Amino acid sequence: MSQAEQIEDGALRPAVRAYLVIRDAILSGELASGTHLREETLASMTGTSRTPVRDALGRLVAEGLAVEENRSRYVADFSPSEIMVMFDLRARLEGYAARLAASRITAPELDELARLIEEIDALDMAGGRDATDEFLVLNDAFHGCILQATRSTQLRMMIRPVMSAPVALLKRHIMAQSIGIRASNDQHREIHRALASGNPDWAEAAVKAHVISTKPFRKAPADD
Amino acid sequence: MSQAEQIEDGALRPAVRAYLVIRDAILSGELASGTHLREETLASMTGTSRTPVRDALGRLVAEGLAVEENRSRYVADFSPSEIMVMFDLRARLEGYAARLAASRITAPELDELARLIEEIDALDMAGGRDATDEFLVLNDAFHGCILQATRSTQLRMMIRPVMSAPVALLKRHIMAQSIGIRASNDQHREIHRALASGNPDWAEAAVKAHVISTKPFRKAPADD
DNA sequence: TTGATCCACCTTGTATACGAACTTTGGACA
DNA sequence: TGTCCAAAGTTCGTATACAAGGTGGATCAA
Repeated sequence: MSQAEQIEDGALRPAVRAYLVIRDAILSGELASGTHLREETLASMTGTSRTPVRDALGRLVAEGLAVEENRSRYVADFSPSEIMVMFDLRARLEGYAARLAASRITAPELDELARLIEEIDALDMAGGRDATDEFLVLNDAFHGCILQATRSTQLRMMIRPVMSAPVALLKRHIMAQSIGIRASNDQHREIHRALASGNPDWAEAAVKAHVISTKPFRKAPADD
Repeated sequence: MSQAEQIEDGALRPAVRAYLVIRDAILSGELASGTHLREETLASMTGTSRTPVRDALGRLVAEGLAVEENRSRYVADFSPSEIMVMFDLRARLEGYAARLAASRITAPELDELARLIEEIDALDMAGGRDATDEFLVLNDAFHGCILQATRSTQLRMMIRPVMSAPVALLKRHIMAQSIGIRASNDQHREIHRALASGNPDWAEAAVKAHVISTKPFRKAPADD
């Protein structure tokens, strides 16, 4: 694959750098909800010109992190209610992905999942405060592997936005309290068993439960 | 809203025109699956420069109608299997949308749904070969209204791609056989009743069934 | 004082020129 | 004859200049 995007942060392609910088600024709260995303401002913020910024904004709009209004873009609103919606969506979509994967996953992919589970276990043993960051990477790999096993480009395209955003938002909103690495990995183990058995219903239910279990705001502060 | 996009086809903004032209070419099969979408070629095809074309390609990639590979884009693959995936996704997403809408929809919105149902009925009476085109417009309005009632920007953003593409593909692939306007509108009536009653489970189930009932390839030629 | 109209600025949309990266083809050398 | 390297061509990525559209403020008249 393209090695042009693998180099260290400062040498990323301008469009990619702009995307990452703006995305981080939104997810970290540096750019508050409703902020007008002026192209020129973002260009100087990211050290590029307006062209890569426009490209990045297009992606952010497609991912729902920014919204178009009139001719401008604004930082999207991430009310608790919206975040819950995103988790519900992700649970349904990834659940469906697991359903497909159950009948299409290969032995090497199952092995890969098992390997990731072991790595996460090791991480849990080692502990450390930045273990959560490591966990998020491995966790992404785990879920990405299942997505890969669906053999559906459409599904991957659909899930990508709803998969990345809420996790990052979660990291900002509550993080600490979250699920606990060990419990989460136990769920991973069940998902692996479900997929290995080729049972689509089990796989779908297991993944759905896994995602829902990470959903914040259990006490329903929203209007439903 | 912006009147610049309301004028007749030739006067559309270049970016919008490019998007529509390329999208139509993909959905009509003029651009076959796997075709390399060269920016310069598309620019001359749409009568614009590469800038609006790049914008359009970004949207098409986000919608899953095109895929990125290396530095280029290609027309996505719409195998029967992929189309079924898109229908399943749409059923789940719109079902969830109806669940939310059940508790958030307003009286005027319910009236609007009722009005659309009546219009579709009138259309069904009148008949005519291009009634299907008219039906698709009204049908889109019906489903769009439910989406509107969710009050969730995220949800709208997520569903938009998966909602537009499969219907258009369906129109190309089978069309004729489809569901029948009357039967479809009967389902619309049930959805309206479910929403009016404020029962989220009913609304979700009704919409899910409605979408699934339009899914082609009933005899499961795919691998699941 | 209030209303409307006009002008100026601010932001985005488009076109185009330039540079970089990848691919392919031709030739030369082992 | 096969392989590898080099060079040219093609396509995309980026920057920038220019055009168009919209919004806000200011000014003039009623």
